[in-house]
Amino acid sequence: MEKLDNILQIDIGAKSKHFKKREILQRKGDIIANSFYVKKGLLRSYIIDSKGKEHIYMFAPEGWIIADLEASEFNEPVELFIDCLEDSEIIIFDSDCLFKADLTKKTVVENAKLLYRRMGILQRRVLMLMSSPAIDRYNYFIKTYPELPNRVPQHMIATYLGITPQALSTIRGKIAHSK
Amino acid sequence: MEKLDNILQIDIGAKSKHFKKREILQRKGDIIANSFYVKKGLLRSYIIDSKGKEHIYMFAPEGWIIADLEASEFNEPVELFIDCLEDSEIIIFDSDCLFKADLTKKTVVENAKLLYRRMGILQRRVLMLMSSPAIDRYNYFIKTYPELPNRVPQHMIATYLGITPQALSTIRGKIAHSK
DNA sequence: CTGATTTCTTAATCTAGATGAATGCATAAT
DNA sequence: ATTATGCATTCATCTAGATTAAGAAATCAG
Repeated sequence: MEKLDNILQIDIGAKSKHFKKREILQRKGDIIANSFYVKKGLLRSYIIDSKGKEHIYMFAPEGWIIADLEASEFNEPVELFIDCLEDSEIIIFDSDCLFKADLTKKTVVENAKLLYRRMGILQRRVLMLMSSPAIDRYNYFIKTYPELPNRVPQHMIATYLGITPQALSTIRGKIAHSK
Repeated sequence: MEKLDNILQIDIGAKSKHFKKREILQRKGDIIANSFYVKKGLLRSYIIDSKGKEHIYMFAPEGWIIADLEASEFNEPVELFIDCLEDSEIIIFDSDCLFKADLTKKTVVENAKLLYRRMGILQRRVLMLMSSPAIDRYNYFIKTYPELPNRVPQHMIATYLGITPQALSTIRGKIAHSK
């Protein structure tokens, strides 16, 4: 998602807003599906399941975009919550603005390629959830997001990986011991 | 993926090819990442993990496109296998042709929206793999692909859901009994 | 500073689903 | 026909991870 701040530079001055840690930018059931570009700080998106448990869908550090794409495409109410894990500076825009009328074709193509890349990440995520044990998913997470373990608490990493904080703690214990 | 046959209509006469059940269209490690439009028949993409087990990433019945997007964007060797579950009629094209130079901007935007929709499906898949038990994932699969249970063997549905054939059999037994 | 809340770890028990093996039943091959 | 080969089901056992609980360490609020 590197090029996005160039692409969105027109807007950057205009709508940039500050949010405090723990502020909620979007709740499940909201009718408008916005997208959020992270200029500074850290956001996450997550669901709360029928048993009240959180499951983090993605983290968005600086330079990332976060949104509920499923909702924005179908004009359905939002499924994901989005909130701040740190004080953050955020640019809010319509989810469909990546393909707005006034963009050049070249820009649209670039935006589409960003989508492609994100799908690649999702593809691997699905495959790993199906075929890899938690320890492999954790190691892959570390490799992919080397900065995040220092910025987000363990129990959030756990719910991103699809396991409980206790299970992650045990895994980390084993890794530390085996060294 | 409904509109894709319109979009690709120029090509449809040109490259349509027939493949027999069990034919492999793409193997892990292939350097060229093609996309496959299913005119007739049924394809699937899958990985084989380190223990030799298959995990189905997606099914592609008539009107769908199937590809290894992760590979096509990064020009890396293909990760997924793609093969025929039925005798099929397939149009093969470059993975990046959805955003080729000679397309109109409107077409590129439409293609990008198709990507969006697919990401929505993937989003739900990830969330369900993390938060829902196998029986819920099975019921959701039935609802989403009502035709597929009659066309693909149970053990393949199982590996799509991320469980073993035995576990799926048990689940089906419970559902049948509880009626 | 103190108390309170959050975060991480460890351990005991429990469960969904994996694994492995046996059976019945198809369809396919000889 | 008969032997395979593939597919689905059932059962016994095993394990990764969930659950519950409890305590230590860190962070925050007053």
